[in-house]
Amino acid sequence: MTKSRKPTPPPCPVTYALEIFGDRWTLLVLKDLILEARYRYKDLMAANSGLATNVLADRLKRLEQRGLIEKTRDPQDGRQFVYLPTGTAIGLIPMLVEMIAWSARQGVSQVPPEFLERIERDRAGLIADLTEQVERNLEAHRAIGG
Amino acid sequence: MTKSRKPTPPPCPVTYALEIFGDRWTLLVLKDLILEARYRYKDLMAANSGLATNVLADRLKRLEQRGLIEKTRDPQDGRQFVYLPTGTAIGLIPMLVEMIAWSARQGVSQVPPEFLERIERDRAGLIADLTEQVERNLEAHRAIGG
DNA sequence: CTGTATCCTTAGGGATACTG
DNA sequence: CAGTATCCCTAAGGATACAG
Repeated sequence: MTKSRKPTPPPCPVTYALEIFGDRWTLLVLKDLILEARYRYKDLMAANSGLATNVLADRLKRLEQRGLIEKTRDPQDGRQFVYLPTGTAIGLIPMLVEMIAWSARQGVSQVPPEFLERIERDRAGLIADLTEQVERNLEAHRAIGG
Repeated sequence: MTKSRKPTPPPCPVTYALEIFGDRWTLLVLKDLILEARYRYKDLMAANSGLATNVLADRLKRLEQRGLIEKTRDPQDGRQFVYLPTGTAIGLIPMLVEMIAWSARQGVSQVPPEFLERIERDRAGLIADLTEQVERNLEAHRAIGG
């Protein structure tokens, strides 16, 4: 045998989180699923230049196993699928928002100025609004015929 | 030529953040530096089982180049160094707190119950307290003779 | 369109020996 | 103690062809 990997369950919450989305693509996909309402395979592919088909398929599978997304039929087109974030994934909104805010403070453009302004002034409200928005998006995509 | 890598500067704030700490170790090191007040090489090594010396050295170098930490003489022992988080790094506290809170909500033990309770009830206060605590730790380590 | 299946390359990182 | 320097190896991931 090759020197068995330590299967020690992660005691550290940061380690735990990194095990789920601490790679090159997973968090980007989650961001698309949660904040950009990209629920379809092709949309996720189109949004992430450089992402390979096998990698996306793998990440979606893992996220489903971990309970962060649900794979269901597209009500608008029964031949397609939609990947919808679960409550667990939606719970990542505060962390994503803080990450985006930090990058914005470092000078990353592409962040709407009103976003940064709002988060400094009314973070709780912003997060509440975003969460509500996501819920509405999901509702629309669950409704048959949309 | 091998098909030149796109040097496109990252327009996405999540991508930007991941470029800095989107690997297996950097965020763990940052957590130690920021929340655990581990400022010395040996402490960082001891805290992260499996971390190799060359990898830690590399991460510290990158973080210094990126302006997230400052390498200075240890005032308590002029032969040693201390790596102190800068304001930029301290600005990651909200994100780290949200990440930890999310993991705790997923059932990760090792998170003090009062932490989770506090963040739900008084997030702003918790973050303010943590930030203040960090500032005090840094002050103590900057003072000569400590 | 939504994946699977391969193949192949590379960067990340583990182990270890060694230096100031 | 605080790194540097190697060596090596594996897992992650890019490219592409193909299948349901």
